[in-house]
Formats: sequence, structure tokens, C-alpha cells
Amino acid sequence: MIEASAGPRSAVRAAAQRQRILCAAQKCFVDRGFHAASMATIAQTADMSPGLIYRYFRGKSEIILAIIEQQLEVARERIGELHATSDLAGALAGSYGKSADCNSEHISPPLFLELSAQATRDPQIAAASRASDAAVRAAFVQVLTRSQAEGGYGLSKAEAAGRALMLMCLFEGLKVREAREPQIDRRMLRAALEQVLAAIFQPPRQPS
Amino acid sequence: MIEASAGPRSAVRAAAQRQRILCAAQKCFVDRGFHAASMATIAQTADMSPGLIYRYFRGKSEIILAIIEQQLEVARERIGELHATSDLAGALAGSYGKSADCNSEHISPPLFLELSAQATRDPQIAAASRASDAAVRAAFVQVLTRSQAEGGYGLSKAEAAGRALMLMCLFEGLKVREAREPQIDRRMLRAALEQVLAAIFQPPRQPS
DNA sequence: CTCTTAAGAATGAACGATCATTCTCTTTTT
DNA sequence: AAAAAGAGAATGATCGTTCATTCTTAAGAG
Repeated sequence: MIEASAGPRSAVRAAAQRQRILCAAQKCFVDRGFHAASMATIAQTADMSPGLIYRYFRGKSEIILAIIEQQLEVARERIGELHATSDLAGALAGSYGKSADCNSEHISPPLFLELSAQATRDPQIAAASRASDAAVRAAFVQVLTRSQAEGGYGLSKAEAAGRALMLMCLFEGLKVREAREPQIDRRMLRAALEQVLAAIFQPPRQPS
Repeated sequence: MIEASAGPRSAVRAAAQRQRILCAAQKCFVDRGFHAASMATIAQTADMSPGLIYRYFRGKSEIILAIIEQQLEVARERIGELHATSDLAGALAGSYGKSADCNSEHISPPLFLELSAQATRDPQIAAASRASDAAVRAAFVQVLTRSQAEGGYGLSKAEAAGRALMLMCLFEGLKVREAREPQIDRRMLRAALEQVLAAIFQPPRQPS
């Protein structure tokens, strides 16, 4: 790679530069969208010349892929929090509408939506999305199937799969809503979320 | 306008041409995204010359706006079906993954997602989205607040507002999921949907 | 410590491609 | 024949990418 023949000093700097570019690109993608954000604008946001970007990335599409993989890592990290959070509805309602900069743990709604749309067109993005979704869903299923004594909800495997799917739809729907309705009443959102989440986490009703 | 000085004959043709352009543009936007779809490609899809499009639309952004308003009309029409549909979960699970052409009653997931992302950037799109959302939400609230004798669910106004919000999140989340996971197990989706929908439509539990 | 020097880092102008839009000309309709 | 509809090449702008060049850095020689 670039830093193969150089010392560790330049390797650190190269990584920092890469991160600076990714941060600027993410901001530009949020502000203007994937295709409308130009390399010139990204370079200006990162406070460097356009040509320099190509020392650290092969091109624009590689930047997009790098951002996706970065978000995938963030998603994996956030899975751990899931097990510890007791007030899930409150956390979701509280973070609603918060601006997500590049080192935030929450992905920006427009970025997430555009990324999901691109997943229907670009096979690489589709594969990355599937990987991320599978990890999140597995974590949901684990919590739902684990016995109540272990802090889980003791659902059957089939039940848990369905509930996990609905949880993902709900979270993703919140992202859509965040984009379309940024100034929502948080209190109402939180109350409504609590009810639906309670229903999803409840044991299945027996067929009469 | 264009057909102001002409007879009704040309007005009919003009409307048909407009519709042909909108249909082609919608297809191109789904396939490539808003910015990546070129006017040349749209013209080719509509089987006409690029210049001809400008006889019927002022430019590209006006085409986008027209598609949005068209989808808004479709949404309003679909609200009527809501009151009549008994098997909502089955209908949703059944239409999942079906390709949506331009005269379909279902908006294509990538188009919806890209549109929602653009709503965070373009004030006109944001306004149109808000109008559509308000109509849909009002219809949900109406069904939820109407007394059970009238086919409703007899919820209070505050309760209904929250439930309607969750319904919208769920539907929009399904759109996201449709984009990210086109080959889902429909049977599981339907079963899970039925449970969550039942919970959302249920009367509120009394505080013990 | 200073000078030399070579390589990496960074610049910004230049290039080819592409895009939205316009315009001139031709075809069709009435 | 007049007017509307349509075609398609031309235009100016913009974009991603490249490249010749300059600046910076740091290490080795004296």
C-alpha cells in the first residue's frame, strides 16, 4: 500500500488524512447527496486540493464504500449498547433529530436513506447493507430468544425472527420520519414508541 | 400555458406527452437515482428527442416536482382503500417486492427513499412531503378515533395521534426493508406484521 | 549545527467526458 | 400556407480525474 515503504510516522498521517476526507465527504453527501456532491466541494470541505484526495482514495465510489464500511463498524459497536439499554424508547426519542457528524454513533437519516436506495442499484452496497442488517438482526434475535432469567424475553426462534424484523422496520421507519418530519413532538413520539416496543417485546398471545 | 391558444385536441395530446415523460423519468429515477439519471436517458426511455422534453417541462427539477405531486395524488387515492381493507398485513406482505411501474398504486422503494432524503435539502420537496404525510396521518387518526360501532377503534385523540405515527413509521420502515432485503420470507413478514398491527390497533392498556 | 538532497506531500491548472439546456431546422398537422 | 410538434446538433457549464510542478520534510554529509 501507500505506507508500505514508509515509516510508521507517515502511516499515521495517512490514516488521519483518510479520516479527514471521509468526514468531509460524509458531510457533503448529507448536504447534497451522493451524485450532487462534487470532489471539488469535498476537497474544499476537507480543506485540501482536489488532487490530493486521489492520493488516499482511488476515486469517488471508493469513498462511498469506505463510508459505508465505517458505518457498518459503528453499527456493530452499537449492538453492544442494545443489551445494556433499558429505556430504548427514551433513547430513540431523545436522539431524534440530533445532527449526526462524522464521528457520531448515529448515521444521518438522509445518508441512510440514500444508501438504502443505492443498495437496489449497486451490488457492493447491497452486500455491505446485508452484512450490517444481518448483524443487527442477529443481535435482536439473541436478546429476544434468551431466557428471561438471563435478561432476555424467552421467545421461540420463529417468534423472535418476526419480532426482530419488525424492530428493524420500526427503527428504519423512524429514520424516514426523521428526514420527513424533523420537528416532531418528542414527547408523543416517546410515548407511542414505548407502547409499540412493549408490544413487540411481549410474549406471544396464545391462540384461543 | 402551452395549450391556451390551441384547441382541446392538442391539449389532450400535450397531457399524454407529459404523462409519457413522467413515466419514463420515474423509471430512470428508480434505476439510477435523481441526479444520475440524465435528460438524454429520460428522452430515450420516453422515445423522443431530448429537446422535446423542454416543450412540456421547464427543466429537470420541474419533472421531479411533477412526479412528487403525482405520487401525492396516488397517496390520497390510496387513503380511501385504507378504510375498506380488512387484511392490512396480508396486503402489505403481498405487495412487498412487487415492481412498481409508473401507473402502479405503490411507489417504488428507492424512489420513496431518495425523495425523503431530498426532502431534507429541497424546501419544495419538503413541503410536498409534509402535505402528503399530513393527509395520510389524518386518515389514520380518523380510523383510530372513530367509534367501534362505526368501524373504528374508539381511541382518544392523543392515543390515536401516537398510534398513527407508529403506523407511518412501520409502513415507511417496510419501504426501507424492501429496498435492502428484496428477497424476504413473505410468510414470516406477514405473520409478524399481523401481530404488530394488532398491537397498534388495540385499545390502550389501563395503568394498573 | 548547516547545507544538500531526495522523496513524499500537496497544489491547482488542464483534460476529456458528460450533462442540462438551447436553437436551428425539418416534419407533421390543420 | 401557417402553426404546432419534433428532431438532433451545438453550447456552455460542470464534473471526475490526471499531471506537471512546487512546497515541505527529514535525514545524511561535512
